[in-house]
This record gives sequence, structure tokens and C-alpha cells, in this order.
Amino acid sequence: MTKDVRTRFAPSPTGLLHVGGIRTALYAWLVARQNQGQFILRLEDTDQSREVYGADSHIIECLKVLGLDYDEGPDKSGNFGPYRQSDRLDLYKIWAQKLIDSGRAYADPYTSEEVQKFRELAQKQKIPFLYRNHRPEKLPKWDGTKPLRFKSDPKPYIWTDAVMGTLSTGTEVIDDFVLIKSDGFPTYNFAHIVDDAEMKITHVIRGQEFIASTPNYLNMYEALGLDRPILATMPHILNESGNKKLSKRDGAKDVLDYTNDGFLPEALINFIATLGWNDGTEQEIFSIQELIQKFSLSRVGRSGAHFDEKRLLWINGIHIRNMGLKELSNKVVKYWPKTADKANEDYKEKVLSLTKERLKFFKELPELTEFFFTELPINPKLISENKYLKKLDKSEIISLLETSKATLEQSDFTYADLTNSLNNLLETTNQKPAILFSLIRIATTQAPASPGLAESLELLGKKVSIERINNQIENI
RNA sequence: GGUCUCAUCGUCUAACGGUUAGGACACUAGGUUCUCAUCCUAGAAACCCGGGUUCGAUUCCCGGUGAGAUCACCA
Repeated sequence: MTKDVRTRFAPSPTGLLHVGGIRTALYAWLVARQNQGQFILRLEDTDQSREVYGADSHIIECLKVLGLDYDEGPDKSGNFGPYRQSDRLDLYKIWAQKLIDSGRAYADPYTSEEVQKFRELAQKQKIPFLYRNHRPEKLPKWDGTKPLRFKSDPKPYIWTDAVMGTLSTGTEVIDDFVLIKSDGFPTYNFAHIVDDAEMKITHVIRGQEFIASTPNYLNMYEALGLDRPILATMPHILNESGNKKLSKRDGAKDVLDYTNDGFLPEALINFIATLGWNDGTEQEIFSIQELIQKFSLSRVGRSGAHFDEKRLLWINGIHIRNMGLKELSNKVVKYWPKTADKANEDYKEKVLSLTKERLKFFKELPELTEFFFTELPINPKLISENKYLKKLDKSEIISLLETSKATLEQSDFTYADLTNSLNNLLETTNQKPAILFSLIRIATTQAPASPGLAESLELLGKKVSIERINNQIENI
């Protein structure tokens, strides 16, 4: 019987969750789901000064919209709660006491100013600063008013990371880090180890900012007599242009920005999952089920990947096109232009079926469909800047429009009959489609782009189409 | 500065000693009776540099360079 897989996403509620941050959560979720294990959300809120109001509910909302459901979390009880570190303070005291009892923890006798002096001195001497070089001979007793430090056991480490492979460091990275701060809260370094052990976490999947402190954690596992979990370190996702880590400050949008703009959760997940991971085949589009089945940490790339929004746009378009009309229709309800309010559902669904293949994200819907619901103002530039039409006289244009109108008035405006009428018009006017169809399309839509002419006319209907042609004639 | 990590088209990547270095996004050109899009076809586009090892290196080793991470009573 293999051990139950339990993975966790453990963000600190200090800001918004952007696309880079969510990747770690996604991978942890995938590992849990593919092993029929559990995925746990734990809020690491041990730094009160950095906490951002509402960040916790934002994180929960992001996971929810993407469908990364967790089996245990702050708002979902489990056997290993509470799932908010600020509610687990007693537990850290208990584990700290174990270290104190075994002589592996002691009170930091120095003020932070004194420690800072040691640090500057080391800098001046151009040697790495190590707190343990200043460790008192006789370890001071801890009364809770001073920081509690780990008495480390410096040694070199070689370990295996599920993503990075074999990693190694020398003794110089091991130090007496702080376990409990003077405000009584544990540090991340200590709290996450206690929590992962208490919560029986099997895979610690996190960003590469933790790679340098991992040897200290290995040292701590030993001091506590704990088995190490499987460690997996993710490279950062970089900004589109530069080489900076993706961050909100540089204009990176958070997950909700994307879903609000009408990006599909499954497309977002497809995009994020394949940013630095592939299954070794040439497949690019994955359903969530396929990802659960095929994902593996060992195929995650070791170098940082740039966020490419164009690719996200492409993936989202594909997922939209692969979706049934009814389903799509249900998802776009809140994105229609205001002018569509009066339109009936059947008509909107027809508009959607014509627009579907050019929709990249739902927020584009109004600009793509507005003319189906309301008559847009005449835009003279559409004719005056058209490659073919700008060469024609006004009189020629009016004449073409009049002829077109006369022919279309005879049509019953079914798709077949419209196609037929339009073909006849090409013959009677002896014009190229580039001229005739452009003109009719512009007159009836006033839009720079639209679906096919016959389909559009059919949907607009005879009355509206003729009115718009008239209006164009009067405003040449 | 110390430590650690990484390095294939503009971007995401495949390759695990022998390939015309493959795919995808983006881009360019053409086709689909008009536009935009879809779809199809074609095109341009990459192994960071220098040494080894080897019959043969993008691939293995060393050095350099570049990039990233970290060196908090932050996570």
C-alpha cells in the first residue's frame, strides 16, 4: 500500500495571485488528482505586517474559478486543521519545545541592531555572514520575548528534487535561522515544516525562491526526526519582455482579470500547464482530464519561461471553438453589448454561431456583434479608405447600392436565395466581389469586419438590411 | 561579493552521441466569391562562446559569458 499522496498550496495572503503563482498550485493539484490524493490549501499568514486585506478570499476565489478544488482548507474542514497558520500558534510552540528539549533551539541574545552589525562586519571582511559564528557558548534560555533560533548542524547536502534533479550545497549555507519571532509568530522556515509534517504532506511543490534555503530545511527534518517529503522546485515564470519574475507591479494581470475578460478556466489551465511542461509528444491542447492523466513533475522544464499572452489568446480561441453552441451561449450571457438586451435568445444564439470562430475572449463580443443589434453610425472611412472602393465616384457607388437594393428586395432572405441573388448581382453589375460585396457589407454593418455576407444579411433580415442600404445611399 | 540553478528559432518547447535540429504561438506570402476570423498550403527563423572526451557532439566533462534565485525576527 503506497502512502496517500497529499499536496498543498501554501500562499501567504500578501497580494493578488497572478498567473505565475497559480502554476505552482495547478501542478500540486494535478499531482494530487492523478494519484487520487488530497490537495490542501493552507494560508501562511505569519507576517501580520505584510498581510493584505482580502487577499485570502481573492486566493480562494482564484482557485475556485479555475476549478482547483481543495479537499481541506480554511473554509473546508479536514482532519488536519486549522489551515491558517495564525490559528496554529500553539502547535508551533509544542514543536519548538521539542527542539529546546533536545538542545537544538535557543534564545537569540542579541538585539537586531547587534545582529546587523555582525552582518556588516562580515560584509566588510568579504566573508559570508553566518549567524552561527556568533552563537553563544552557553545557549540562552528562551522566555518568549526574544527570537528563538535553531541550533543548526552544518554539513554538506546532496538531495534530489523532482524537477531540478540532483542538487547539492556545502556547509556554508546552513545557519541558525529564526524559528519563532519575538512577536510569538513562527517564521515560514519553521512553520511550513511543522505544518507539512502535521498535515502529512507528501510533495512540497514550491517556487525556486526556496531552493537556497532547502538545506536548512533538510537540517531541520533531521533535528526533528522527520522523513523528508518529495521536494519539487519550480522555476519562475518571467515577464513577457524582460527577464524579471512575473509580478503584479509590472502589469501582470491576476487570474481573475483573465476570467473576467472572458478567458475560459480550462484554457487558462491548458496555457499555464504547458508553460514549462509538455508530455514529450507534439500535443499542445490538453483537457483538464488529460493533464491529470499525463502530467509529471519530471517533465517540468528547469529554466524559467516567459509569459506569452498571444499564445494564451490562441489557446483560448481553440477552447472556445471546441465548445458546443449551447454551452458557449450560457457562458457569454454577461458579455453581450447593452444593445442586445432587447434581442431574443434565439437571435443571440444565431449571432454567436456566426461570431464563435473569431472570438478570442468573451470581452470582445460587443465589438464583434454590435451591428447585429443596433444600427451603427455611418463610418465614411470604411469606403474612403477601402482599397477598391476609394477609386470609385460617388455616383458609381450610389448606382451600385441602388441596384443591389433592387435585387435584394426581390429576395426572401434565406441563405440560399441570398447567395443566389448576390451571384446574380455580380453578373448584372459586372463587378468583382471585392467591390460589390465590400460595399454591401459596409452599408449593412458599418463595421470593419463581420461574418460572411450572406449569413449576416440573412440574420439581419430584409427590413433592416434594406433600411441600412438606404441610409448609406443618403449619406454618401 | 558568497552560494545555488539555468542556457535550442522572437516566444513555449522536442531531441536524451549520428536527424536536412522536429512541433506550436507569433510573423510573411498564397488559397477559401468582400472584410476580420477559421481552415489549408508555403516561407523566413535557433543549438551562448571556448576547450576537451569521442570515429562523431546541441547532447557528456571543464572553463568562460549571460540570465535567474538566495544570502531577513518575508514568505
